[in-house]
Amino acid sequence: MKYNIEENEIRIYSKDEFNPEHILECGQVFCFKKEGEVYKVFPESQYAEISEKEKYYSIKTENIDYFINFFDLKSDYKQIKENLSKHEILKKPIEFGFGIRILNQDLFETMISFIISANNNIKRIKLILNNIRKSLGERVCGDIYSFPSYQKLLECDEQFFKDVGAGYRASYLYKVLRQITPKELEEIKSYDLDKLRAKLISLSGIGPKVADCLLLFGYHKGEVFPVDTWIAQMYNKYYYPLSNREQIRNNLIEEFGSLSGFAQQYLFYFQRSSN
DNA sequence: TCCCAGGACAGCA
DNA sequence: TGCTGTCATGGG
Repeated sequence: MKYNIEENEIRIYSKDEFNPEHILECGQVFCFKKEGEVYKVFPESQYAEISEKEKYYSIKTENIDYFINFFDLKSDYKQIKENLSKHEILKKPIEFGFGIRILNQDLFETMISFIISANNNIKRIKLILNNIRKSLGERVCGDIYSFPSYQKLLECDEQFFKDVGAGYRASYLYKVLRQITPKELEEIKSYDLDKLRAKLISLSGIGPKVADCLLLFGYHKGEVFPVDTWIAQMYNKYYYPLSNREQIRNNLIEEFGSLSGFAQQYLFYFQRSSN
């Protein structure tokens, strides 16, 4: 993809392969907000502002390298879309979300975020995460706070997570912090996919769906297919009625192979937006 | 008031 | 192994 590096700025000229609305609003990430026409993105303790210019998208940041990796700018999405467009069911979703890219997000923050996402809606997930940031994080810019360190979260009792609005997920969060560290999340990268997924599912608050989200959005494993209510809804409408989500997952992986995760994002964004 | 949200979990057969 | 009820909470 064509992009140039200026001082504190990445300029992306391939507008057909990068669209901030598609990337951020497709449900893979919660650490952003839109102010006017500007998207502010704040993973971990990083910060970037994205705006549209006549010939390019501008990503202003003090950490260029971080956001080149974060936005997966070195991958070729034109090729991915070409391959996936062969599937009839993906043609409209790809036209609709043409600028989607799958982010490379921090494992620890992604794990916490998607544990909170269980049986929850995106608006409230963002609210809970922002409460955590404001309580324990450090000020990054304006009213934006960094995601807290593992150590700070570890010092919290279960009541803290209830107070920020996590509801019954509070105990999951309290427990998972005692089951695995950010360092260990990095170390298990070397596991093969099945072993890695099993390890994640063994953790508190992480079931098949959350594990797949972490595998896709954190570990960047394209060969998984997170099945949530929206995908299940889509499957029952366009394929045939099937209630077992693990079966839906396996059928879709059989169909889309190593590009399953990408197919999933186009379908999720399309399905959620058309409802 | 009811229903739902990027589900996980325990209890049960 | 596979199914069912339950779990907070805010928004539509």
